[in-house]
Amino acid sequence: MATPQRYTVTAALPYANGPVHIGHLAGCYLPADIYVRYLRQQGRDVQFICGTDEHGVAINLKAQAEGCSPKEIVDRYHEVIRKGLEGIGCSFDIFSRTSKAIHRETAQDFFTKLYEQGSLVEKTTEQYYDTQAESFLADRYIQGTCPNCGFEEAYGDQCESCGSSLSPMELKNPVSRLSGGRPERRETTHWFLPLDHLSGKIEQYIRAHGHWKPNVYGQCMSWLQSGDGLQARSMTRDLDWGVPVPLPQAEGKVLYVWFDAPIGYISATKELLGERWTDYWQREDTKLVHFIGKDNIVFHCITFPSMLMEHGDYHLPDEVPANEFLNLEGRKISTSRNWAVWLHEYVADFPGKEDALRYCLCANAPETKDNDFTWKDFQNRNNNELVAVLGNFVNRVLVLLNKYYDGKLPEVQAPTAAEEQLQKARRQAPDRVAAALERYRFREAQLAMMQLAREGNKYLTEEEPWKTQKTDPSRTEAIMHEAAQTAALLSQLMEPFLPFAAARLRGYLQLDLIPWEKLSDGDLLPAGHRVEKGDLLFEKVSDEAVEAQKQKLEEPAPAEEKHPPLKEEMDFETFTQQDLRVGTITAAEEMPKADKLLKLSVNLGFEQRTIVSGIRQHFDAAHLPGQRVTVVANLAPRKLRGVESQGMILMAENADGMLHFVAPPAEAENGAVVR
RNA sequence: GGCGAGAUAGCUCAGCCGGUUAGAGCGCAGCACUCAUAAUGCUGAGGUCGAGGGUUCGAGCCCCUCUCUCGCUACCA
Repeated sequence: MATPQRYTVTAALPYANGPVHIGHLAGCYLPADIYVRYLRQQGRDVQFICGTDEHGVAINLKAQAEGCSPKEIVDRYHEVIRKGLEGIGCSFDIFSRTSKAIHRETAQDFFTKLYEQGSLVEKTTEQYYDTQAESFLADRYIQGTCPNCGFEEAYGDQCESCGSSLSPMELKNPVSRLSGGRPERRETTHWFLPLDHLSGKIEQYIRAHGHWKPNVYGQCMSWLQSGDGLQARSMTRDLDWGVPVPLPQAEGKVLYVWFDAPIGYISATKELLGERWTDYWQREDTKLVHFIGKDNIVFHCITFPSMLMEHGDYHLPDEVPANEFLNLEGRKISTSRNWAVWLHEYVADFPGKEDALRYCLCANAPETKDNDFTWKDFQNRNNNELVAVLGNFVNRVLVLLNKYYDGKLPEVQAPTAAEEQLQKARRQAPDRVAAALERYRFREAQLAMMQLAREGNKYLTEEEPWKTQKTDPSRTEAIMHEAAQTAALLSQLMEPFLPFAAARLRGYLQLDLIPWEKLSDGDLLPAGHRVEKGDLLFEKVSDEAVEAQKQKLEEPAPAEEKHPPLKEEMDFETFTQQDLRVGTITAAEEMPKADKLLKLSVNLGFEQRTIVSGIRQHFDAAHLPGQRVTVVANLAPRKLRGVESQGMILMAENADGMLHFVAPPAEAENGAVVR
């Protein structure tokens, strides 16, 4: 594309079933905000679009678990998320929500266009419906007896015992894995986006963007070229929470959440701009940039572009600068285990230190690979870089200006070699920052900004105005003029990264935000200009604050009752059909070609069994012999990865996903009946 | 197991199309300085660029094999 006339920048719509954490911020919202602030300073025409994604099954399930309506869930998290993101300085032009009427209309119009022009493939099938859970069941959520081999726990799509592929209707005695109840057959119709037919065009589109980051490009090509290639995807669901499918024959159906979510970008733009929204989505001279985390790559690079392509009126995404993931203190961020730094909590715990988090996350942004955030590093970055380098330089300048000149900027004088060096650094800094940002290299851009502060410190230390003040006061004037210009430029370059401190500094300097192209021109402050002494730009983070945050991480997850609902009642007869026995593991080895399976030998007293169990992630095979276990002994044998598994080991699973053996005490002999 | 991405200084990371003595920030050691939040500046120590082979006049970069990490996916509880 030649120089774009305008920019549409989106940040992934956060899903409204929980708050946002620093991983989301580092991967998506922060880089997006930095980029947008920079574009605005450039005077470019840009709209920064975001909002919450409020549909889909997960929100339904969360509402059920908490005994409230989906609406209550999304209302709650919309606010938490919005406050967190805005609190950290994300400067959205709009932060909307997909539950709004304008979104429903936009998404429906989009669907209708695809439908009317025949882009969607309609398929009617008979599917199982769980009357208790009130939902249709995906193939995988149905279990029953295999018609070919009689295996009783075959899934709706495949029998794991004999390997034959099935359709749910072929199963005998189908059972819903959701409620455990017996599902009934109902006919249902869905509309599919034929990605399989579009794969040629999509591949062409991806190949035309070979400059995308390796992780993004590689992931896309992998999907295009893997095995069966792209599959037609259903764009509708049988559900009551979402955007209703705008067809008379589609009662009780909604658009698939991944169909409606990206359209949320479009509807939010409409809400913001009215008629003018088409400029930002349909004109070829607009640059469309999606900031996302790596989990969203396929949807933004393949599914969404396919939708836009089929629709026909739209410009396709130009850039998808997806980041990798951020770890926390060496471990993966985990929402369920509460191993996370929640954005809204940070904003509450560190008032006035919004920039510190922004700085640290940008410096450590997972641009090319997963990265680690530690509180110690956060403290170091804040204390040794923000405070010691940037804040300190600014403070030195403001203090000296006020001490010697009562805040009135002295006259310029003929530059010495030292001034020329600093002036050169000032001329180059805006270009360096800009060049890095244009390439989505945020760490490098922020470093270039900091480099100017280092130059400033070096200049002051070497020129020593506090000495010349005693020997040659006019020389001090020259030095302070130069130093002040450097602080002024910093107040501009800081803006994308550290907007809070930048605004404060501009306040002390009595300076407005200046268009980017004028930043390299020379002096930003005229001689005689008055500056205030101001306050410290940044404060240190104490050891105590760091310790407190680490402590907080160690606290167990808030006891949110997450126990799964009880299954359907069964009669005593059914219960007595299962034969549980005490056993002891005598040998354990890893199954080849499987990441989760262990092959166990179990002594049941009267016989030795081979049992394949999916617990490899949780236990080391070498430590298992001798482990006491409870075994379902009369379970039909089943082949897993070529090995017949003769029974099942009972495990207790905690809310955090950890597995624990249901181990009989030593007094219980092998083979003893459990009931 | 399949696919994708990564492995570079104590730590966190750069390294464009293969080209001289492999870089930055932090940390560490020494020196200088005192305007500044014991802040700053300078100097220095530190790397068999995951391992092994290959292509090349020349490989951190290209090719092959292997190991480990992360993600998607498959096999589970």
